[in-house]
Amino acid sequence: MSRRGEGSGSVAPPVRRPRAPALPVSFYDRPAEVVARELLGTTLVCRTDDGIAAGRIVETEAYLGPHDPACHAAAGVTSRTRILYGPPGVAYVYFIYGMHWCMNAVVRENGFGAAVLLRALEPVSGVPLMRERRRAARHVRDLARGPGNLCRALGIDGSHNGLSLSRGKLRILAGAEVPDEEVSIGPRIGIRKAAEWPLRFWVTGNASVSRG
DNA sequence: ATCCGGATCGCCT
DNA sequence: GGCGATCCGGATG
Repeated sequence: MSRRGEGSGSVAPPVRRPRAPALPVSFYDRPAEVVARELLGTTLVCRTDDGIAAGRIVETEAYLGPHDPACHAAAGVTSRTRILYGPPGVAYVYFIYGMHWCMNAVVRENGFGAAVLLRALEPVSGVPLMRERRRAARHVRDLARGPGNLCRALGIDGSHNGLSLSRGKLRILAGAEVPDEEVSIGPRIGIRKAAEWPLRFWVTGNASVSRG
C-alpha cells in the first residue's frame, strides 16, 4: 500500500475511498420481505453532534402491513402509525418496553403501511463512540446486537422518526451483496401474533446477530 | 382518567 | 430460563 506524504515528515491523511452511495428511494418501494432480504450487507450510518457511527446490517425482520397482525400498521392510521402509511425510504422509530428505541425502514408505496425492523449491525466505524454509549457491552460484536442496542449504539431515538434514509444524518448505504447461501430465514422474534411467519433474515453465523 | 400490553435488555439463578 | 425495569400508544369508561 502506498502512502501519501511519505518522506515529507508530515502525517499521512487518512485514505478516503469514494463513499458508497445511499440507497435510493426506489430501493424501498418494494415488498417488505424483499427489502428485508436486500438490506443485508448494506451499511447504516448515523451522524450526531458526538460523531459518526456505522455498521453493516446483518439481521432484519419484515412487517408486512395492515394485514400482518404483528405490524403496527394493523392498528390503522394513528398519530404513531401515520409514518407507515406515508412514502417509503424514511425511518420509523418507536419506543418500547419503557426503555428501548427500535428503528425500521418504511417500505412500499403510499397508502400501504409496511416496514423492515433493523435488528443487528456489525460495527464498522465509530466503535469508540458506540462503546461510550453502550457501557454494558463487553465485545465489539455486541455493540449493536439486537434492535434496542442498535439504536443505543448509533444514538437513534424518537427525533429520527420520519427522517429520510437517503440523505441527511441518517442513511443506509449500498454494500457488498450477501449471497443466498449465506442468508438464513426464520420466524420473527419477540412477538405473539403471527410470530411463526418466516420473515426474519440474517447473515448465517455472524457474531452480531441477536440469535444465530 | 385509567388500564394494559408491548417488534427488549441485562442481570439473576 | 426467568424476570424486573419503565414509558408510551391505544382502548375503554
